Amino acid sequence: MNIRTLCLGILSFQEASGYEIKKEIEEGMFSHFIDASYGSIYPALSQLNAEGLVTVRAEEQTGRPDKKVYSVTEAGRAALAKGLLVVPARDKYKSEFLFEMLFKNMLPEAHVRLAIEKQLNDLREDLSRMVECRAEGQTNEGSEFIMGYGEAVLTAGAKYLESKLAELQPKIKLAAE
Amino acid sequence: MNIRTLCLGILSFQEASGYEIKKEIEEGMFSHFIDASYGSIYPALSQLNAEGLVTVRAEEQTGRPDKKVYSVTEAGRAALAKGLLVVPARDKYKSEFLFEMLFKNMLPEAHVRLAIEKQLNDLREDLSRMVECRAEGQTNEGSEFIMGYGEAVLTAGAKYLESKLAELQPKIKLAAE
DNA sequence: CGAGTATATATCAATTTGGCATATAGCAAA
DNA sequence: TTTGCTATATGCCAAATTGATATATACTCG
Repeated sequence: MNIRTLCLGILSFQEASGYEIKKEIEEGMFSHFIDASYGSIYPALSQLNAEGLVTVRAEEQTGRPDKKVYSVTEAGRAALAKGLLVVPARDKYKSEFLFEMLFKNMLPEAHVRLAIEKQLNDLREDLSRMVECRAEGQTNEGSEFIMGYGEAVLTAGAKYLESKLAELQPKIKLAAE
Repeated sequence: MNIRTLCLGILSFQEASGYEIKKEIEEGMFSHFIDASYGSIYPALSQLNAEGLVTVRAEEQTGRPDKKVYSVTEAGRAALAKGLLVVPARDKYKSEFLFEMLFKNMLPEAHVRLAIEKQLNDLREDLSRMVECRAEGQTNEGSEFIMGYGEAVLTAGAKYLESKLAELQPKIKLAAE
């Protein structure tokens, strides 16, 4: 599945500019499991427009470039429906954190602690973003499903790290005194 | 963190060819949270060799290209240690599955079921690969840590999907009769 | 008053992927 | 038996993607 289908999907909920799509990907419901940069979003929108799958409407703004608001067309909705019918590719998960932890015994304990705390923080951020989305949210069956999944996975990760951090804690307190 | 550090890390456990590194990434301990293709591994190894961070030894083979076995040098181990000291980048997780599920109500139920079953299967594969690695494994503190994390996260995901599948099941039996 | 953040689009070098080419051999199914 | 699949092994390359930067303005916070 490519970024074009991704944009169609987001636009199918609400018309948006490239900037807003990026924001949605970073802070919205999608943030946990989707990534895309401006360098891929803007060309994708141009292409979709050229193919007639979306339309553009320029909204004038003072002091800023015109906001280009994109909306899906009927053809776009059809393309989305078709694009969603492919068997999804296997999940891709990249974690520098876990790679680093593999070399735990080579690393200073302070660094290990910091890395774990950062990771825990990231997980909690993701979780609270989900809670927010649910609160505001125009939730549907689909969003309930994915947020349930995200919550399950993130909570499990956080719980594991908390227990590991607790094992580390006592040593530090002694070292600090 | 770049692929060069990744290769150094894998080679620090055992000397290997590019092919074997790729296999390790696909099937080994790393498979859950690392991804890299030949197109990035081979250039990385050449570069590491040029920088004196690894050495190469050609192993002759009948019917196949010579196997180029790479080993880390002392400079390589130092570079790895240094490379591991950076604050790890935030995890990246991409899931076409979750994106598709967001549009659950647009999709035929059979497709939804298939997608969930595939996802569940993927998670179980990852889990059993981990169990294998542990069984064979030259395990250390680091590998125990990351496999514990992986197990926690994957198990939570699988559990969630199992419960969702159970909710779906009855309707199907009726439909099949 | 300067630094940082936010809005908004766009480009581009560098990296990375995913597929292909090349070559050989074993194994299973049609 | 021959066709296709899998495995071993390296490598290239077009296409996709990232991450940083450019451009421009306005608001907020110390």
